[in-house]
Amino acid sequence: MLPRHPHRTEDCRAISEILQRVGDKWTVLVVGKLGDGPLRFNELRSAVGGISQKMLTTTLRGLERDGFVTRTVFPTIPPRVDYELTDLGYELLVPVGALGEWARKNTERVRAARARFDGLHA
Amino acid sequence: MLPRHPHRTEDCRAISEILQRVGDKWTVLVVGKLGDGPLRFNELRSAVGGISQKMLTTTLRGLERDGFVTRTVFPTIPPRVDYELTDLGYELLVPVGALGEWARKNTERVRAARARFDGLHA
DNA sequence: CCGCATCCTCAGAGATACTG
DNA sequence: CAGTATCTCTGAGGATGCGG
Repeated sequence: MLPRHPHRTEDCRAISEILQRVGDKWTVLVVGKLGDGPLRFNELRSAVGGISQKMLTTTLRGLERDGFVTRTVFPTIPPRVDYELTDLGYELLVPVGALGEWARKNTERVRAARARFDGLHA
Repeated sequence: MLPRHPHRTEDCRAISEILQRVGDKWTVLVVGKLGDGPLRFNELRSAVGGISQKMLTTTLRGLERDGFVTRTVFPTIPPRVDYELTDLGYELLVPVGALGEWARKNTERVRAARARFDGLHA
């Protein structure tokens, strides 16, 4: 509740960067699903729901690049590709989960604030 | 490290929503600055640095709408407008700060993962 | 001083079709 | 099955000028 330490600009930039990284449309959804265990491409696709093939690929590539997921190809026919969270990915899930928990608890307060604001500025 | 409880899709959606809300380019920067106390428009502008007038206005309106900041107008000449975090805003700072802390600690691991990935896929 | 209105640009997101 | 390739479209973000 109180300003513990002055928020340094560079720290805020780092926060902002990671938040934008996980703040895109699909990342947390994908990471959340993978939090329950490894999944194949299309399993993940239908688990998330509503995501296009392209966006899932893009999202997974980004997560792989940043070291949050591993991509394992089984050279079978038909091909099989498993995606799994790395340790880093699981660790990320902790603070993200905390924020999610906060979100769940406070949805109503935000909704009420919005209704009030929109009412005043109608 | 282990899947404690199955991640429900609707929960993930809520997480995703709030993350996108605070995951835009300026929100956390602005909220971070306001975390040290109330600021006037242009104080905030120069404190954040690099933000355009339009984006600061847009960001502040959004935060006001969602109940994270209050906007106080002093009917003086020239006008003076103070922005301050609400209780909800301060509470948001907690999980966001936690994520930020995680970001600060793990920047190097992400950077290394990226370098490795980019090296392999050169 | 504060911030709205307007115009412009460009990256992100989706739809669709095709390949190993 | 698991992608890549291409196209389109929306909207976030920035620059500039005016108004209370």
